[in-house]
Amino acid sequence: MGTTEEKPRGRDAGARVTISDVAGALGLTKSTVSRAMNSYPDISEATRLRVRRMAEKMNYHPLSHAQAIKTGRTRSLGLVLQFSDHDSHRPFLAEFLAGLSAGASAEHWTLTVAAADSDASMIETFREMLRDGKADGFVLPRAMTEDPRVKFLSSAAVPFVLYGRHATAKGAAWYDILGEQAMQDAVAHLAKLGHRRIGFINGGAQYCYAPLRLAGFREGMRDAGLPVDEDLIESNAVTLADGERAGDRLLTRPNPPTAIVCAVDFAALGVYRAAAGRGLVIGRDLSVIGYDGIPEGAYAMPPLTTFTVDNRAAGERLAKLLIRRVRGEDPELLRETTTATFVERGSTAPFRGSI
Amino acid sequence: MGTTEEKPRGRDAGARVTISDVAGALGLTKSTVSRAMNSYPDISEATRLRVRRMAEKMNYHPLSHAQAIKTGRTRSLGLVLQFSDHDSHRPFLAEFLAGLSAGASAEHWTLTVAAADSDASMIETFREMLRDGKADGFVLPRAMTEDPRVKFLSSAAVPFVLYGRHATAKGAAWYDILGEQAMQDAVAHLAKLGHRRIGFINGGAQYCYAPLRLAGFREGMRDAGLPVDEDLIESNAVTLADGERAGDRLLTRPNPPTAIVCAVDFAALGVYRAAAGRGLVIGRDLSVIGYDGIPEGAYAMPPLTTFTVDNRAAGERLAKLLIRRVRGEDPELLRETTTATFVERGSTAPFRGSI
DNA sequence: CTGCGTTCCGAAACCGGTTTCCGCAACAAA
DNA sequence: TTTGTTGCGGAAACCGGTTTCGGAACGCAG
Repeated sequence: MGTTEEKPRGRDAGARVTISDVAGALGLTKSTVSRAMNSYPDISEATRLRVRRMAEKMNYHPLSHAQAIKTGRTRSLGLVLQFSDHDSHRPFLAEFLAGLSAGASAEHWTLTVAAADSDASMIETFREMLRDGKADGFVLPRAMTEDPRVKFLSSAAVPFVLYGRHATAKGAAWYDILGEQAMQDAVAHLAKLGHRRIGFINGGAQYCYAPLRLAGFREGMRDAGLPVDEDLIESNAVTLADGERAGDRLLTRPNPPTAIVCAVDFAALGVYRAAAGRGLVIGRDLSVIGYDGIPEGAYAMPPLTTFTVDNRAAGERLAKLLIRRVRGEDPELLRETTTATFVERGSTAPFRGSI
Repeated sequence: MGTTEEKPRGRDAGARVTISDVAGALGLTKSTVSRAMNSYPDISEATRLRVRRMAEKMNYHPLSHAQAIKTGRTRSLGLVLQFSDHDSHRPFLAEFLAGLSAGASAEHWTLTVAAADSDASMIETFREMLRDGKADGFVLPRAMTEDPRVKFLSSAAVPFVLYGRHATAKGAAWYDILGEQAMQDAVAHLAKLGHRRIGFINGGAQYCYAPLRLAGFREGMRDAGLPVDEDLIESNAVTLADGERAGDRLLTRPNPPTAIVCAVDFAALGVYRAAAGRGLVIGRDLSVIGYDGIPEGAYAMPPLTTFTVDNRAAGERLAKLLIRRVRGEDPELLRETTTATFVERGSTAPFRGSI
């Protein structure tokens, strides 16, 4: 007790170790420690190592918001969810978030999420997050061909990465799954099973993936030497109800398809209902292949043959790409793709004759 | 351009307006502006208003990370998701996040999310987020009776709010849905339809809601003057597969139930499969009531009668409660409940005789 | 031995806020 | 008039970092 008074250190017991503590322990100034930690060239290799080691030993971690006040950067990724979006992305959200968070925290970044209920409020949300320094860049799920987010962020020179390829955005970094290849493979698989009349139900027309997947379908038909009947192509089906309607239309054609490729699993499950309504048994009278790998597909009767997408990996890669983008790398070089994984379950079977 | 050189203001065009700008515009010092903005008592009402108005006019928003360096608080809510959790919470996630984000941004707070894949790494994640000042408090979804998160955060004196009531956590704030009342109402509804042998399939035993919902079921049976057959009570069913197994067990009893109340929608959908496997038609031979309001329930055949929970509202309330908690309010006073909403669909029907 | 260029680090300003301390002016009481 | 109070706002330190600037120490050529 006596006269020695402890400097109060806030409520938490673990007195935070600051850059000055590290500097003091080494007999250096905090400016030297700062430059050593940030690999400035005017710090010798020897002291750089000495500082790094001491920082490690003392468990020193710079406060990102203390750095931000000078640098303007927070080491934080922004994600703005479109709340009014259709249901179909929701099951992915948990895994996608887990991936983003994992990719971010591996580099000691964090993930800040916000929700908006319209395009306008989404832009406003971007603006606020930027003004308040809450995010250094943004992850944009579900790239759209006319994407107001891309427009705004590009013109504001704010770093972003797209989940999905964008044809016209020049300086855009992205990560994407080769959905067109999956569609192509789906057709090939069905053709090998003997199907010749194959329908296609595409997803949301506003998304970048839609034209790609349709092209993949056509490519697959061409490869298999099958003619494309334009009457067997539906589009804009992202929900179960959409899929049911589209399936109904296809199955009431004069010469209905014996197999249907769907760009979205939910639509495929809608086709299940359309088939059930007409007394057709999926996996016997009608083959269906989906895309996405939603959990409901595995539980459906019969289990849905589909292409699964690793959304966790996508999130992780997107986080890392965005971090590199924020650090100034050329966006054109920050582009990655991967493939979906074919999972054969019970909704596909050899051709047994026309319906 | 001559000698007048613009002070570079970072990459963004909109030069940030700082507290000094506001002070300068009013002929005050920044300390006065700061105290005026924060309602210090030693600033006169007149200047307080003058400052507030000028801040508004100049569109001044203090940088939370600049404040944080002195105050230690970031105005940010933390949410750590348990990645390895069973699927059942995923469909809620989007709405829950939207609610949290809405509640947070209404007070100019933000939401920082991280993911962990085990209890240990979750605690470690808390620790890191606190050390780095990434969150001032946490939202804990799915309260458990033995909750390591509660233990850790309580002992570290970190503010948190639970989604779900916790019996033993003394200083805990929470928000919860009265699931027990829903269960009670479910029984009452079935009893009114003439059912006398009613089974119950409970959810995850580790969660706080499980004993409550069971008690609600018993209460409902007592109200209806029905005896509880302990053989018709199953527990720990949170997934579709769990529900199917539990349903199988119930339906193979010597004297099976004609109606089943499920604490979790997924389990109810599992009962659908158990029934289908035995040739029973839900909504005719067997009545089922679920709880949660998952979208799949509405699409099931027949559509599931259930209690829907407004997860968006829950998130919004939780965010506001946590903010008040961080500001120092008594946690015992920060407790709210609401009720689930009964939605009668096709899975319930009058009693027609034993199975 | 001087002069010069490097290498490397310390000193100090700075970022945008908060908070403590202090003093001035006005007013009331003596 | 003098002496306290009280109300109110300025001055300056501070938070934990980053960055600019300058100079000491050293090596090397002349």
